[in-house]
Amino acid sequence: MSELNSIPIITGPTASGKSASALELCKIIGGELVSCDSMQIYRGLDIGTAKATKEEQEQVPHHLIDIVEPGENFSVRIFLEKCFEVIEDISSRGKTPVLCGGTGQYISALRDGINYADDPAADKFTELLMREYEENGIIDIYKRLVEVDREAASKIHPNNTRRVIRALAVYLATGKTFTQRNLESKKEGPRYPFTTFMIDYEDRRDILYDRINKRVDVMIEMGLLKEAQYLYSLPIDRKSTCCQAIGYKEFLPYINNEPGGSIERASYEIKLNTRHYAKKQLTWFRYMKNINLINRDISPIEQAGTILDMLKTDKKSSM
RNA sequence: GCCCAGAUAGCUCAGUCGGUAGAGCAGGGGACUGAAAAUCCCCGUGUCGAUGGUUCGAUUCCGUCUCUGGGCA
Repeated sequence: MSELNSIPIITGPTASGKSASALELCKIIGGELVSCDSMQIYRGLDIGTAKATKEEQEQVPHHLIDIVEPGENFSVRIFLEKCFEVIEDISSRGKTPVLCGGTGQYISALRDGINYADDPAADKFTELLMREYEENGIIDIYKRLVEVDREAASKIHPNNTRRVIRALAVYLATGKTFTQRNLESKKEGPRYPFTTFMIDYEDRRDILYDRINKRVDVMIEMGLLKEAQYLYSLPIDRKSTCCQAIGYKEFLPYINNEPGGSIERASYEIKLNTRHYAKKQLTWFRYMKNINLINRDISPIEQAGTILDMLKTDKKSSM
């Protein structure tokens, strides 16, 4: 961790300029960038995920991007495991890791210090319950969850079938309730002291939305369609995570020559979905608390300077 | 110029057999412990185009006007 008391996490909604500040911060302190992004992990998805360019990657080492093939499974557990490995590696070389990304679940797991145990058995039960749900609906499964774990059931809406199934699957696989497990998983606390920063757009969402719209236009100019065509030419399950990435699925009607499918339509939908995504991210960040806001109107270099000052003066972590 | 159809929420429209109105989308808020760019929950007052008339009461019925489509000349 070199001379800093804590590891910086630079987050914020998509298109807020967090990567640029993180890059500048790395240049100033000789840091290395660790991506906390659930989509930049996929090789070949570059433009649509706003991945750092080759030039940027030459200026500063980037970690946790391009680490899996499209179609491969990934999870927050794997992310944490790899993230900790990378942090250890960077630190051991006397450099400072700078975490940067917008995946709320990943950032939250890091800050809350959630320890995900390895239990492959839960996957089998998840699959079983999934099949049961498809045949008979969720009501029965939900009732069973109410019986074994009233607290979890009261927090999960029955319509949120994914979570209902997961909660019950954990119980069936481990014999411990979802509630109990979640409690235990937090016992150890965060692995490192983190301090979180976010480029502030909270009061001017219109400006953020404008940036998003413009960035999508640029992505399309850069050849986003080709990337989408590549992704959908791969022999992978269309339900796999990478196929959910915004900027790709919206081209499908056009690629498949469906009525109404057009590049204009795809562009409109990518912008819309990205704006929705940014809104959901902002909900995550409000939920997290203890985030230091960074002025959006100054240059990335100045933002990096501000972050560095705060890291040096503020000895508290944002746990 | 004539005929027809519209004019209602930011947009697309529904509706009120006359008692001041509601869906979808957009927008906003929220949840989040193994797919998370996912999944899920909550939030609807607006001169019902303008103006006269009928009526206890008109956004609704009738007249006139304005605008927008479409058709005929």
